Amino acid sequence: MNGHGQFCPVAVACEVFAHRWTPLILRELFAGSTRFNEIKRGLPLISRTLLAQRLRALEDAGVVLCAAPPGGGHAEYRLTPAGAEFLPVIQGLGAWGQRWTVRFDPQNLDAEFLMWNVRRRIATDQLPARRTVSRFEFSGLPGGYRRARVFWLITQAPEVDLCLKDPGGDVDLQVDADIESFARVWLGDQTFAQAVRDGGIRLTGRRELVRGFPRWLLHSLFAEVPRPPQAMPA
Amino acid sequence: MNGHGQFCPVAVACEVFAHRWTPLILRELFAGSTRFNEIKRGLPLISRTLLAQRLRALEDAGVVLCAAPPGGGHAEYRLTPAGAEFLPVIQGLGAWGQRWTVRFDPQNLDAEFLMWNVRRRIATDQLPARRTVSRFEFSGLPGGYRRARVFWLITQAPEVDLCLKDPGGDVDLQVDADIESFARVWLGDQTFAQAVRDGGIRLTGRRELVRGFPRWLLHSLFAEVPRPPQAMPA
DNA sequence: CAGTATCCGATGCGATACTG
DNA sequence: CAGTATCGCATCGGATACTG
Repeated sequence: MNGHGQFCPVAVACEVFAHRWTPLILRELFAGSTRFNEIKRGLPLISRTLLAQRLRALEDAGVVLCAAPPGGGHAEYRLTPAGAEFLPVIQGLGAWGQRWTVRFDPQNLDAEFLMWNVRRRIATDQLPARRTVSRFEFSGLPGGYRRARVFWLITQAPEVDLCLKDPGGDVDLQVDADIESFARVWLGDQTFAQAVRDGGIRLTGRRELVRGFPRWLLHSLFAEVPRPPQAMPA
Repeated sequence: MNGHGQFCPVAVACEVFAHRWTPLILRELFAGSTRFNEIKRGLPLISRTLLAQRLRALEDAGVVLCAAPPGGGHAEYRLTPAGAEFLPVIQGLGAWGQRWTVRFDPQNLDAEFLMWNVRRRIATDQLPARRTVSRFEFSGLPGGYRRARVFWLITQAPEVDLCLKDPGGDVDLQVDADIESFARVWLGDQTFAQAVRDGGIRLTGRRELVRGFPRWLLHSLFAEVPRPPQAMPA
């Protein structure tokens, strides 16, 4: 017995959608990931077994299509038209989470996850004219944290690359940040300027690069969701 | 390990929302249920243990509030302002289910569930002027079906009552319906007129009552969701 | 890289019985 | 009516190892 035993459209939609990880897999697909390991990178805690299982279930439900690209090469996962229509649901969940939850459990402060998302939200038209290497170094990570804390973001408009290993060469802009401060800025809970004033974020480099940085570093797509007027729940 | 380990608003919202039965519990609360057994009635397959557990979790998440009514009596569950903001998510899931799924798995054709929902969707301003008893009798129920198949809907504008036992007295309008046909009409997959022509629904009673019936029997809130242009998935 | 196969432990969940 | 307590199984899902 595992369905809900109802023909209500909400119930049948839940049988496709409301399983552990499934909404987040869709979120990754909406964000533009197509390859298996690319999706997995956005979901560090899922096991490959389970990710494969969920993708298969989504395929069977007609939400996802897995096919090799026309020019050959490895298979890519893409949303079908039906899958694309989950977008408002994902947006609704994100807006709700933004308004009604405390998102800064120290356990969840993952710099690698943050940086992969940052990489996808760069205003390429605001980047410095020439190739620039920005080195990010995060502090304040949770105890036992085993993932990357240093990143090199290489920008050469309109290209953006994220490296977890030193690409060599000079660093043009150094970004030192407390992970929680940076996450708060990313999610719109604090302004960039305030974080700099608090010392949560510190920039070092040529003046014009420091000035330009907050213009090309965009924020989470949910950062603009208005907060409820009252205090947050405990 | 049971969270997603991410501070993404979608991820934290999922930790509240995306568990088995939870969206359907919210659906019941949106539909106006407040008492424990009233919620349970809309979710025949959930166990009491699990329903209590889920309601507790929603309370802890600040989505639901459980309190005795001012005049005394038994506790009632109500959505908090945060809970009320799940409405667009539920609506989105329902719209998706309406557009992209086949909802008529014979196993799911539950007449009792259908009638409790019908009872909530009556155009009370279109009801006959005086007290009327409509007797519904369903056929075509799945093998082994053990729940009610005969119902008495007693309307006396603006009051509507649903009985599962014969209230006695005369029946003014007799409704004989194949459960699947009725469900299709309810969900907007077939017109009432077509179901009557096909023999899926048959009305017996005074001419004006037969005429009036399709005017006060409203449909599911999702019945009007437009269907996708292409054929449905298998 | 992109998965699958297998094993096994954790937990989710239903059934039953009990309480105020 | 509105739950809670306890038990036990079934499934979920992580770890590891293997494959094309």
